[in-house]
Amino acid sequence: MGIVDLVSEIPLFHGLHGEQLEEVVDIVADQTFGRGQPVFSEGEEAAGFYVVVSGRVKIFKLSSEGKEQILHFAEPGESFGEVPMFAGGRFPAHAESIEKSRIFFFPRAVFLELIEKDPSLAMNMLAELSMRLRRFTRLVEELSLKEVPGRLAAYLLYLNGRGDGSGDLELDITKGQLAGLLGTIPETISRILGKMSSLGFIRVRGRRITLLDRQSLEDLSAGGKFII
Amino acid sequence: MGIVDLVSEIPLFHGLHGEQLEEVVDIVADQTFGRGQPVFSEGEEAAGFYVVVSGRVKIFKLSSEGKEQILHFAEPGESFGEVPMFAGGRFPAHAESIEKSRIFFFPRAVFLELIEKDPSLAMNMLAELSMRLRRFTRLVEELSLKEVPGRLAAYLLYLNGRGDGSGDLELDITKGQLAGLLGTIPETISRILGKMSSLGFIRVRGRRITLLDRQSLEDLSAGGKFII
DNA sequence: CTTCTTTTTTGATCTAAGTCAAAGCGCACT
DNA sequence: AGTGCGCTTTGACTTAGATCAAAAAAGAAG
Repeated sequence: MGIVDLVSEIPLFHGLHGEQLEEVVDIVADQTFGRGQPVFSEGEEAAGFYVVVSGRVKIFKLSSEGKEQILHFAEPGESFGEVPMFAGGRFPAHAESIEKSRIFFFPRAVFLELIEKDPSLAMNMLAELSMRLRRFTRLVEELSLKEVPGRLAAYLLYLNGRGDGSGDLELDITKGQLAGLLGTIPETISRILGKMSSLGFIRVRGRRITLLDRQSLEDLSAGGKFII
Repeated sequence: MGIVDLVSEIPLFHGLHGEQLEEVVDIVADQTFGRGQPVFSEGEEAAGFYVVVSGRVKIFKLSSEGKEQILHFAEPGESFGEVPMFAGGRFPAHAESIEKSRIFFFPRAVFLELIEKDPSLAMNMLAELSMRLRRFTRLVEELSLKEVPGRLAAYLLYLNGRGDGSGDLELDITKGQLAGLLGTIPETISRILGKMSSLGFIRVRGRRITLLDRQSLEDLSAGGKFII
């Protein structure tokens, strides 16, 4: 598939016409990253921003003791690293490719020119940043106002919603990464999944999880407690 | 002071020329809110967004048990409530005026037209949302990766930076609100301030706080522990 | 000044979840 | 099939910080 087709499938560039699309294609740098390879580090000077074409990129913060809080997994079609483009300064978090990924890089200066000329590009970017703000709001809420069982229940329901909604789902990340995303540690995830299983809320076979009692999960997610 | 002057002082509208400024002024609704009065609630349908002219607005989430996590205090010149404008859907958090506040409201549809016509308005908005994303990133980091003493130390150093940097500072919010901002409760704030005092890091007289040992505060903020 | 209300502090207790350590599994690869 | 390495689970223990209750201070209002 040609670059133009790939670019035209990126939500950020939806609604762009042929000529503008060509301009975008002209400035893109096509990059490949292996599993575990960093795309950028927190505090680095930003020369531009990125869009995932294929693979997956983990966006995360690191504590002084090495604990990591995952902010987001950027999936194909999603952009990341735009904050310094518009706010100045440096990257506020780390980005690492967690599988073989193809990534488009857009240099800052040229892209800013494009966006200033093209209202629909600006609107798309505003929508993208707004959705990210909403996601962050939810993350803050979960970290601060819910206990770990509630966060985990919410995540399972979310995964179910993303999937076919049948109640059968497959974790697309390791439980360690899930812990990093939910602001906890693998042991805690393991214990809580065990508890959910023994209470009959779910059934776990490796990474396959079946939701058996959606109501109880909703209750947990809404702030309810386990009734031992 | 006329509306035009007030609008022209809002960072979001910097760089707009006379004619465009007039258009903005034409669509603004000038509103006043008393202390404790809600501006909007989470989940409400959004008809537009807001800018604080004077006073202060608390943006926050509420847990099912009534605990509140403050996301931000919007100060004069700052906008809030834009997410649904660009991402669709509803307000992701509550907004409440915590003192007598004058607030400009901008209706969604008309503002979207303006922004599509005016690249500098779009760029300003992109910058604003980006800075907010950066702030949220920091909030997530603090909630998830730092203990409460570290968050508090970071906040004191931040306040000192915002002020004259002399080491003398005055909390502009109650300690209860500070607790809500740092993801904890007033008792904990009280105890930690007490500990910091007894270790000679700070001196507290009501809301006036003097930083005595900045290095120790920096250490705490960077993840260090109290050495009893 | 006196009376209320709102904040702040202090003490005692409880608990969710982190830490440390050790098995146990499962998958990838020769 | 066997060998390793990374992932996951389990158990014992520790701890930061929440909860509950009550007193003390500090403001605000008459």
